Amino acid sequence: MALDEIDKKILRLLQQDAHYTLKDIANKINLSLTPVHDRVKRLEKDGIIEKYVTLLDKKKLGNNLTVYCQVTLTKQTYDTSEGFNQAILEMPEVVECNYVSGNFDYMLKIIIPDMESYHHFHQKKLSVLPEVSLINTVFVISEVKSTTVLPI
Amino acid sequence: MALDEIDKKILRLLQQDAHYTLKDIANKINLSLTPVHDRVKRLEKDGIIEKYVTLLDKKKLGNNLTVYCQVTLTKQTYDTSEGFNQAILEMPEVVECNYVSGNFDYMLKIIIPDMESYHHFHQKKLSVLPEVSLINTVFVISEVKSTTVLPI
DNA sequence: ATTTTAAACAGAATAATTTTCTGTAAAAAT
DNA sequence: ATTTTTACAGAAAATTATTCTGTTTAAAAT
Repeated sequence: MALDEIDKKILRLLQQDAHYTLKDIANKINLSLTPVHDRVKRLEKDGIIEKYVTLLDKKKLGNNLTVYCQVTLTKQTYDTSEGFNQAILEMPEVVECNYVSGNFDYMLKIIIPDMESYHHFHQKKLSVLPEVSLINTVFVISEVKSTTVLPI
Repeated sequence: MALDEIDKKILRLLQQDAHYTLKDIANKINLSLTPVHDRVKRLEKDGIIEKYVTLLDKKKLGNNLTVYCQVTLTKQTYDTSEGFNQAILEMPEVVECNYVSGNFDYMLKIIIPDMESYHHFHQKKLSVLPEVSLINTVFVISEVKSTTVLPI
């Protein structure tokens, strides 16, 4: 499962654009179609390549507000955590949720149309969870960087 | 640029899998190839569809540590902000950077191999920036959710 | 109200891409 | 030294994307 330099070149290209054709990639790295094809299939099978997705423009879809929620649970037990996790997985506006170290338990990232939507989310969906004790909101004023590209 | 229900169905599918073929999509929404093709092209042209990317398994690539950095700048001026932004854009381990409200100025998300790498990043790359005054690190203990899918 | 125009779609033809197949050369294993 | 495996090239086949032609529908224009 070790990656050689050719694998890395392929991954770097595919991270940028999932619609590069095998021919595109083959040309860029000076190989024929066969090895590129075989390597991509291997990378998919090994799970290095997780999936191919389409990224949409959140603002053009009307999602003009991004916020981080720092959530503290009522109890630090397994059941409480699990209950919270399951609830979060059902909420489409929560695009990231991580259990973290520090003064609070979870860091959430929320993408939502506007402040009114956030008010509703906060009051009617998040704070009402029995597992939630405290919510501290950090509002995103301006996005500097957001990438799915991992360094290879 | 208004999206009808068919556009939304197409976007929902493409968000999940950028490798769905036009035929796949056409079948799933009961249409012929032509309108699906035309609509996808329109959504690309209008920038609703931003790009197609490949998501890789960060752990299989050796990135076993995720952290949030809460950064405070030395001064809240435009030049300081711009200098910081430019520096961040050059750092591949920083996958998210947002200017935020609250007790600090920026929220960063860092993906990196291990604690030693983070130590190096913190001491030699981030804290040395002239714009940076304070860094508070929040370590991710466990990832609950991470998606590129926006609610439509 | 009737014609015109434009928009949305179906189906077929063409072009491009992916996938499979065949074969070769070099490296690794026995 | 022989066999096996791995990595690759090139060609053929299958699938997919793209283009073209034509129909229907609804809106727009006259």
